[in-house]
Amino acid sequence: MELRHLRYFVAVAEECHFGRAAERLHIAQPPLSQQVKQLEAELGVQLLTRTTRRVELTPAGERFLERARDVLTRVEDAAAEARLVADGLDGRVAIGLTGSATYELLPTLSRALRAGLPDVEADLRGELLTPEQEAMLLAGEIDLGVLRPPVVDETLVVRTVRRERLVAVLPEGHPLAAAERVSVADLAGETLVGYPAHGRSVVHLLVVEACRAAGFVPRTVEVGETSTLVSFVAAGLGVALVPESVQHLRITGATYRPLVEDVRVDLALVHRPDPSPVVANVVALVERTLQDEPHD
Amino acid sequence: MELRHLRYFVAVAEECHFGRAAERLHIAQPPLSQQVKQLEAELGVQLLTRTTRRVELTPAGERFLERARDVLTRVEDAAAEARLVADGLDGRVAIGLTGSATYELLPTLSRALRAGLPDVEADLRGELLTPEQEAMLLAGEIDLGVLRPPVVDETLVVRTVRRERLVAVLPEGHPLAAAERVSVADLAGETLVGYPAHGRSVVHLLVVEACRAAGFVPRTVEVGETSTLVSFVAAGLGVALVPESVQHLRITGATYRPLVEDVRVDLALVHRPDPSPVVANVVALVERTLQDEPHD
DNA sequence: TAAAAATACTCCATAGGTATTTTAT
DNA sequence: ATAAAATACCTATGGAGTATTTTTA
Repeated sequence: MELRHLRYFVAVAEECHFGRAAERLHIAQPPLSQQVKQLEAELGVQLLTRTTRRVELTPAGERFLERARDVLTRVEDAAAEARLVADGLDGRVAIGLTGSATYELLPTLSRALRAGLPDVEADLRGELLTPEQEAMLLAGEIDLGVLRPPVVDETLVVRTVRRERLVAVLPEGHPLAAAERVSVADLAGETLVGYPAHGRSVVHLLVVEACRAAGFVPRTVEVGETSTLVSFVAAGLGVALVPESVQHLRITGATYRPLVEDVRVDLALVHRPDPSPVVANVVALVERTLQDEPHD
Repeated sequence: MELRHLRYFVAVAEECHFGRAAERLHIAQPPLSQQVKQLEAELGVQLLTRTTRRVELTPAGERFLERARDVLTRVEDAAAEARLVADGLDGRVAIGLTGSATYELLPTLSRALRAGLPDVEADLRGELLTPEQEAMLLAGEIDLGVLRPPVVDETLVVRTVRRERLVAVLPEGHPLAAAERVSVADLAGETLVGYPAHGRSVVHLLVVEACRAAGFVPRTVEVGETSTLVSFVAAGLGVALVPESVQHLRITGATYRPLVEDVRVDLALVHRPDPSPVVANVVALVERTLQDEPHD
């Protein structure tokens, strides 16, 4: 059986007339009769009752007509879908987000993706550290990482999309919160709330380095998520230095102040080389979105 | 595009090897390469990445593989289904049941149909009078009638399956209920509960005729359904004569007694000539069921 | 260099065309 | 008598085969 048989049968069933159906199919009537007959022979079932005056569907023909139509539309759909996938307009993409950017990026990106690539299913996974994302990219668990460089692996494609300044997070009643700006040196003696150490959080390493440059080694308390970090500060358990985009996360009792020093941290998109069409489209869209997006 | 393209592509995708796939398809390797290439050209999409060492699916190929497999199984299913319909093992049949037989036949027939023709969807419609069923048969609203003859239309096929005796339905406290048997003449003076008149209920006509033969014209109260009829008798609103199969319907306060007279009524199967295969199968099954079934 | 896909070509099976017959109204 | 499907026969497209080349690991 071939799709030709189904197309021909559907045409005859719809026209109830071999001659008109043949015309519609742009073939002559005899080969149409033959093909339909061939189909019936293969099925072992009579689909049509024909006299010279009337062509009618048998009950089996009625049923087969439904199924044949369904198959033909599914074939069309399959072709259209394959084209969409090839053009990167349909598919699934897993995206990792660095902790400090999760609260700004998660809503921004999911909105942008829904608007720009509606048939792409995006799986956004937040609060992932740079080395975690690197491993997941290489393992194929995520297709795109939005993270804080540097990335160790040489094969991955890295593209920096933002450069942010660090800002201080202070409890609202804190004496330093009275000033317009805060100097890193002012934080000597304070407890610093930070991300997990062991060299896994790029932001944490940068903060510790900034303190060392200002002449002190900070006492630190470690938390796993950005929201916990700001909550800890709000609770008066310490102060923190975070990328400015964290300011999108507002928690009562915590306030942000710019630093006197110019301490900067990058945000980069990372993906495997030769990305699939969907991933390429998503990378391009995310890149555009993050560059257009005004971020304080 | 033809099913051949789908079959070939699925084979290559499953083997990841043109040579082995060709072997499986019992064709040579070059035409297989050509057909797959042709498919890709028609879709405008690359489905496979091939080097001489490795054949792999592209994302679009992955998606198209799912769809192609689905289409191929649907084609198989469509063929199998058409054969079932042609053999009368699959389909939908609407069956009308006469009021007096509804309560016995509805459960019996639906059980028999589910056991004997599990893929046939039967629509059992009870409490239909003979002329109603006749009209519905001719209009194609039902395919089989289980009714009380006679049938007026000459073209319909009628086959009598049972001959039942009429029995009396009496309120439990009624004086006549004291006797083993009841004579029709004893009912003179009683109110008779019966089915709608105007010559539409065959059982009703038979009852009135029996009374006339016994020398009286009964006073009647009319109800639409058999369950209502027996309930009316139980409530002491009158007595009734019904086919013996109604005795399957037991309602507190009403009791059945055989008649002294031998008043009989037939039960027949009626369908249009040249029934479709399903209808023919259902008719045969129903006929067997009603003849096997012991009915008091 | 060896395994496998692509290319080049050849052939024949069969889809499709033309002419005619059959059939049912 | 006529419209329409079936049959008979022919043609030619293209699917499949054979031989060979190309490619890459």
